Amino acid sequence: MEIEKVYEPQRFEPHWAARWVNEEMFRVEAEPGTPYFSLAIPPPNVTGSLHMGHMFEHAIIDALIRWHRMRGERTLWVPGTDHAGIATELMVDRQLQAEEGKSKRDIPREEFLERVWKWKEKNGGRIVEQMKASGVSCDWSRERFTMDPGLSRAVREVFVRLYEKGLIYRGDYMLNWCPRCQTVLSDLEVEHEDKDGSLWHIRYAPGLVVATTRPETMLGDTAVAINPEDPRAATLGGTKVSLPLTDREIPVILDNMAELGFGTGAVKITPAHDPNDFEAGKRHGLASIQVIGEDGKMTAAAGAFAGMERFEARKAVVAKLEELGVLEKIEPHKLSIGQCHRCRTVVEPLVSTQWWMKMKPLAEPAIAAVRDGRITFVPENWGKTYFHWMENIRDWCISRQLWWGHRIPAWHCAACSEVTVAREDPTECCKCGSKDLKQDRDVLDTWFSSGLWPFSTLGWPDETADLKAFYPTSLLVTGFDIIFFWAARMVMFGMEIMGDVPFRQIHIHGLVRDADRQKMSKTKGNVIDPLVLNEKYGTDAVRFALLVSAAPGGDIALSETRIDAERAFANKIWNASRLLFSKPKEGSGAPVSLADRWIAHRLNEAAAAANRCFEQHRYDQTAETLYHFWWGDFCDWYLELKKLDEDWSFAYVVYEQALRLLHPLMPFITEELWQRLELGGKTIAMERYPLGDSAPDPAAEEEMAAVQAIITDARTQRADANVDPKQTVDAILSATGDRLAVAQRNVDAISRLARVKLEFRDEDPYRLKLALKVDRAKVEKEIADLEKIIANSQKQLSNEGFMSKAPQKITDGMRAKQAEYEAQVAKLRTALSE
RNA sequence: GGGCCUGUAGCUCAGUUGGUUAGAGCGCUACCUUGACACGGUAGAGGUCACAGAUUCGAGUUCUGUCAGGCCCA
Repeated sequence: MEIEKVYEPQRFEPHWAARWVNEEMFRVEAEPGTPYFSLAIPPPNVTGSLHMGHMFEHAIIDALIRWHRMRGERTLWVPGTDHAGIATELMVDRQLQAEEGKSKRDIPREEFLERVWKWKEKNGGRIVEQMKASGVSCDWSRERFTMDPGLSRAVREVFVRLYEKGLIYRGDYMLNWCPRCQTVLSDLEVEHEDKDGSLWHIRYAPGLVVATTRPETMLGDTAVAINPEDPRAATLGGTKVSLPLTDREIPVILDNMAELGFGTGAVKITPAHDPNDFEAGKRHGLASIQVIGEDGKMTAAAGAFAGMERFEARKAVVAKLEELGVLEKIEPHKLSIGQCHRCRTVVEPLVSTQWWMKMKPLAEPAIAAVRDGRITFVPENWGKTYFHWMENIRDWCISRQLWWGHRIPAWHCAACSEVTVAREDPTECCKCGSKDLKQDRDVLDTWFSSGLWPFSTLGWPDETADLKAFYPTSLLVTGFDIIFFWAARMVMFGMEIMGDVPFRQIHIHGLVRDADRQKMSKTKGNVIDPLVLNEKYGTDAVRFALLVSAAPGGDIALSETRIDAERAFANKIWNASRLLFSKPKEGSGAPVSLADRWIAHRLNEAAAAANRCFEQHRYDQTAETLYHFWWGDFCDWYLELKKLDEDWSFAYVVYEQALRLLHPLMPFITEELWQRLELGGKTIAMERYPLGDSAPDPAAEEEMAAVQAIITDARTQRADANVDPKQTVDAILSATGDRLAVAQRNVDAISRLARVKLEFRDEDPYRLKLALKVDRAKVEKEIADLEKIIANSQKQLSNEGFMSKAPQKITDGMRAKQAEYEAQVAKLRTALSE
């Protein structure tokens, strides 16, 4: 069979990607009770497109999934997407703005939601199409979306259950508010960044100076606190001071939140705009005056400053204080600024009524599950991070002031203000029976529905066959950035709702960075688009480059040269196939030469290593092992030697196995080549993965090593003498016994690969002498190097401590090596003396 | 402030329970268009394993400290 000289992945990948999907090759039936491997995809945002992080994560998952499937396990990879509350809402809002000059608040909620759904129908499939094109082996018949009717029912059921259990409640607390997105944010959605700020010292009264980083909030102060131990406590405690810029008097209270000896010793208290002050306000029964509104502008309560944007108000307040002469000093001050993780707007702490989930009772079983090993982390170090967060967990604010998402199933009664929470939409108040009900405006945090993903995708709350067959899932593969957002919450939901872990292992992978180890970001402009790479180098090359770089837990510095190297690897395999396919397939299918026996041994070793590395989540080592097997063993040595044989049938056997070994890492090229063998199977993905459990052949390994050593020796001598590779050189090989026999047996192999015309001499010591001039300087350096090594090992061998304490295996090995070094030196000296 | 991680060849990274000349890819040097492949072949150069100390017969690997860098949480 004649095939093309250069491998062009672009010609084959789309074809196989489509076949795998169209023929539903990875569809799997639920058969409860049979061994399985299942995994739910970390659902990408429906608004997104495939980025390098997805590509990497999917390369890992797909390799594992394909490996398990080829091991004969009932293997399921559930695909799907996330509705991604804020992200999607922002996107559609922006589009509305651009196309019609309207904001979402200008149109009714229902109309806006309709638009989002339309947008989703039209564009939501993009990332899914990209995944399909990249060849991931998901069961597409089970594709889910977090807002599918089934998954929405799961969300509602969980909400109601937890509410009935008292684990979901409503309450007024201080929260992070994004004035841009107009919604509360959970602690996790706020990113802290250290910035240079100022500390303004303001004199509220003689001898009473407070320091603040946010002077504009003083308008909402309702007290000043000093430490009870403060010398001023006796005289000032309980008195009132007049709050500058306002006509209000505020009390001086005693509270040890004012740290003794720190700053001015006095702190202003603004219960409406600072979390600590909010607590202090509750402790002391202080009023709360909101001077900054949800829009980030000063409220009517800010008096003369009302209507100003908050940062403008800051400047105005400072100017006014200066004018009044009560601004004592301004110090530079580093402070940590909270920003909305979506839009980078500085968040404003505000008090509001929100829905909360009690986390302590949910965290306990989740901690236990990891402690006692029902869930393990890979690398296990991440367990520490998990415990640290779980053990200090705080209640989760689950309501968001958005429209796109799962609306909270709670109805407020206009008559008695009772809240009715129900599985079915209620028609009357559960307390007074009034029909005047209004559903809560808010939706749930996106992570609420993704937290249910491992079981909601399998059909829960129905008791489906899928659930019985595939839950708990086997593994979660995800990035460290969403351990808390997602992984931890899935564990809590899984334990609470299913009474069992959602997955047995959590594999945490690193970040894909650019070649200079910089985080990829749109603003830096260093984002690498996987689709461009896939098109340019082939998906297989990109996947392989990612996997071979994926040391556990480590980030990946992705360079195009690395990917190019893997493209060359694919091309190498292609060309090895070209050679093979030019030879007849027919024959015994059994080894006919040393080369055959040796490659069988090496194949077996590579297979054993590949399986072992997969089990240990060392995809990088699996990749490296197979790379060297294919290139180093199969191409460089085996095929070269095989050219001496007539019967190539065994080469086909080895080749076919080697394709299977590589399939999970390079699915496309292996499928294409495997199909060309015309063995009749539907896809290589359904063939069995070689286990590497055949009997080893140490004799073949040893003899081959001897032959390789002779060939390398000859090649080195040729290179040292700068001989044209084509030129055949006369050589004399001196040896006795087995050594001579091996060389004589393999004279054809040696002659061909070393391009020598061999003459044998039955004499000691062993030596291969080519009819060439010796590079004396080089040999002398080699001798010097060896003598250093010999001196070292001599020193150790004569060390009594070493000889008496080191294990026999080591000392024997050292002695053997020592003898080898000495023989080498002797050989080199002989060469020099001629 | 609390916690986690990293420092190995020019670059990007491996290095399993401490053990025999510290590896890979790219880059570099020399020779070669050899009937699969120049996206290739063969041979090679290049490392005081951040620094200091400790444990040990033996440390890139374990421990302590220092320096440098990164990340997470508050």
